[in-house]
This record gives sequence, structure tokens and C-alpha cells, in this order.
Amino acid sequence: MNPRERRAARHQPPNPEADADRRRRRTALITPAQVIDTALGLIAAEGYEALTMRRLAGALDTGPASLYAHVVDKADLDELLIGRLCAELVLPEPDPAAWREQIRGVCTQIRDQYLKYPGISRAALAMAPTELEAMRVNEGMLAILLAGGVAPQDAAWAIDALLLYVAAYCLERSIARQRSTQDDAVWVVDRAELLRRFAALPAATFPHTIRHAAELTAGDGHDRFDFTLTLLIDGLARR
Amino acid sequence: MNPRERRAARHQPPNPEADADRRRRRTALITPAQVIDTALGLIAAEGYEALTMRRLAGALDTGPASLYAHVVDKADLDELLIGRLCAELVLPEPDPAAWREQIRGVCTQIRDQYLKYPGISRAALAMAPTELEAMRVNEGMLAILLAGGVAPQDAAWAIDALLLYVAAYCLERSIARQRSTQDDAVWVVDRAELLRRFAALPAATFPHTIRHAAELTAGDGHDRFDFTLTLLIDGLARR
DNA sequence: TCTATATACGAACGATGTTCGTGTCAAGCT
DNA sequence: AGCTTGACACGAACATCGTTCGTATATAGA
Repeated sequence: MNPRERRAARHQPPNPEADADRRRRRTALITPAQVIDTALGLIAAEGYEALTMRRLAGALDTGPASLYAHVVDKADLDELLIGRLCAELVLPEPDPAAWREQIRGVCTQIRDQYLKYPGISRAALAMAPTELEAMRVNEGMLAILLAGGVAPQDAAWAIDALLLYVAAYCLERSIARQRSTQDDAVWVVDRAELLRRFAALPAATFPHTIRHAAELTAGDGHDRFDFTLTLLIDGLARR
Repeated sequence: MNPRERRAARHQPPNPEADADRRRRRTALITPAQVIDTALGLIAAEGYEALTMRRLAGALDTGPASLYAHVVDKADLDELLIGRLCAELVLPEPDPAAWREQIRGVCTQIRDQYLKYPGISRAALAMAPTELEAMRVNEGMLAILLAGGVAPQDAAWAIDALLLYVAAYCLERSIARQRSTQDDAVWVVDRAELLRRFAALPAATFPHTIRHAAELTAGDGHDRFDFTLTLLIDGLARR
């Protein structure tokens, strides 16, 4: 079975018959699971843009060409990684009384997974909607919202909005994190410096920015994340 | 003045004295404005990932090295492009009675600019918060929300959420658009095909996805975008 | 006139994703 | 047991990317 066929299978409903009866080498020196694991390890340690076919191959003690026996593309590798991420999410049994906390919990899990592998949310944004594990997550979130009494159309669109926001939030944070570890000035991540720059702006054209510089730079931890999720979920409850 | 200094100046409050009294070549063969224009033209025609230093240089009838007299980085080029995009946005005079329509209007403008230059929202997500034109947009949105009676902290965080969502929405759309024009199967963009795949899923594990396949694939044009903006803005109004 | 400086650009460097050709080895068929 | 087939492995190379170096040129101030 080609990597190309393996990939197509991941976007098709599972077919138990086709899974068996395939010749395999008795001892595969490199397994797809191994590729995924070391790739995730690389990302966790050095960020997504450190994930290079060459570096990944090097971590597996081989050359870049060897990877293409297990993976059709780099896009395919991204897909495998996101699939693994999605597979590790635990989806709660829908509880109509607790749907808000449940949907928030799932989003928080996704957020933490994205942040654990900085920059990988970029790959998530490019993910095809037919990936099986991603659909499992979608199904789980849909179940929670429907159990909470959200209208189906609202639920479907809200899931999309939530996933999009979480990915963008994590992507932005990962970029900022990377900036702070490698950079040579210009990029400001320090809050005090940011306040100083706001204060130095011309008062005639930036009155509100100057007056509310504190609020604009506020938000420790995931305050902004929590705020937006509350906005979306509460808005959903009130329709 | 180096490109490096020009870039730093864009993140500093404007200083009229420093702008004048600089030696310039009488006829600059390549101007920064020209670079930005042809870069945007390239993106509009072929998408963001067609924007290569070499292709941009080629479009200007020169070699790649010549660009580095006007631009310090590719990241710097991104910054210039986003700056131009932001500069073209028209920010309305805040009207307390119409703040919802106004903030929505600004978001729609941003969306249309992002979609006009497919993929450029990726650069927007990496933008430093101190870029002058970006701060102008922030100030304008802040003015609208404050005039509408939104609490300063809510306003600050809501602007962040809105900008993040708009960028993610456009990025996802641009990726899908690109897929549909270059691709060799696997990637499904056709709604009918998507419905067919949903229907073929195992009913035991995907009950809600199957039942509500219509809602999951619904949304012509910018229905999803409008839905999420309504959710966020209405939620903001009700706090 | 002289000098400093912004601009221009050919050539090259290192790194990237990917392909080609070739080789190896286990599993199925006859 | 021998042969074929298909999956796996990998060295070498290709095209392309962002970027730097060295150098040439022309202009604005001294």
C-alpha cells in the first residue's frame, strides 16, 4: 500500500476489509507511528518551522528520501500530525446541563495541544474537512451543542467559528513566542515597552489608544482566550 | 537611510524632523512604493505563496539582491504590504447609534482586502502590534466601540478577537481557493461530494454529522462570516 | 572637485521539498 | 524451491527559496 493510498484511505469511511491482507516487511525499520512521534517531538522542542524533512530524517537516522515511503507530502505529514493531535482529545459524553463548560473544555484541550506543539495550528488551518480524526472532533462538539439545545445550523457554524478562533489564537501566540526567543529588537513583546510606545504616540491621532493603553495591553495567561470563548458561547446560548 | 532604519521608524511615533534632509538619488530606478505595488499585484494575481523575492525582482526587471536596498527582510516586505492594506481602510467617524454596523463594516473591509490578496492574512497574523497603520485601525475600531458604550476592557479584547477571526477566516478561504485551482484530487471543495462523504460515514460513530450534514455544509458566500460577527458583536452589546 | 552614501546587481551560499534510480528484502504464487 | 512482486530504504541530484558579499555607479553635500 502506497503512502498515497494510505492518505486517501484517511479521507474515506473506514473499510475493514481493505485493512488486512497486505504484504508487509517483517521488520519495518521506520514505521509511520515513529515518524509522527519524532516529528511531534521535534515540534515540541523547537517549534513547527524546525520540522524539516531533512531534520526529521536526521532524527530518524536516515536521509530525506526515506521519508517518502511513508508520507506522500509535507502536507501529508501535517495531516498525520493533526490527526494524531485530534486523536488525543477526549470528548465528553454530552450533558445537556453542562454543555457550556463541556464545549469550553474541548476548546481548551485543543488550545493546549496547539500550544504544546508551537506553530502547528498553521497546519490545522490548512486541514481538509474530511480528515477522519478531525471529523471525530467535529462530531463530538456537535453532539455537545445539540444536547445543549443549540439549533443545528447555529451549532455547525459555531463549531467552525470556535475552531477557527482557537487556531488563530494559538498561531499568533506561537509566533510571538518564537519572536521573543530569537529576535534582534524591533519586535516588542514586553508589556512595559509596549505601554511606553503607546504613551509616545501623537495624542491628536491616537487619543483612545493612549487613554486605554492599560486595557489594550492587559491580559495575562489566557484571559483574552477566555473572554472570546465566553462571548461566543454566551451569544450562542441566547439565540 | 537604510531599509533597517526605515523599518524601525515605522514602529516609532512619527518624527517630522527626521523625515526631511536625506540624500536621495534623483531618479530612483526602484521605489519602495513600486515594490509594494508590484508585490500586491503579484499576490492578487497568483496568491501569497507566489510572492517570491526572485519573482518580485523579476517583475521589477532586476535581480533579487536589488530588493534588499529597499526592504530588510521578507518579513519586512510583509509588514509593508499589511501597512498598505491597513492604510486603504476607511474608518468611519464614530456614531454611537450605529456602532454595530460600523464595526461590522470595518471587519468587512478588512475581510475583502484580505480576500483580494489571497493568503496575505497569514502575514497579518505575524504582524507586530506596533506597526503604525495597524495601530491606526486599532484606534479607529476602539473609537467605534467606546462610542457605542462598550467597556474599555471588553472593547480592547473584542477588537483582538475580531481581527483574529477575520484573519483566520480569510486564511482558510484562501487556502481552500488555492486547493481548488491546483489540486489533484483528495481535497474536496465541492459541496455535493462533501455531502456524499458524510452520508457514507459509519452511522454508529457519526450520528449527528450524518443527520445534520446539510447544516454542516451550508453557507454560501459569507454566511459563516456574518454569523460569527453577529455572535461576537451582539454578545459584546449584552455585557 | 572630492567624498560619502544610497542604490543597483551579478554571483554565490546554504537550506528547503521532492524525484530518480537503484538496491534490498520479505511475502505470495507456481 | 525458485521466481515474481511489491514495499521499503537511501545516495545523489534538481529546482527553488531567502539572503549575503563584493563591487560598480551615480548623486548630494563638503
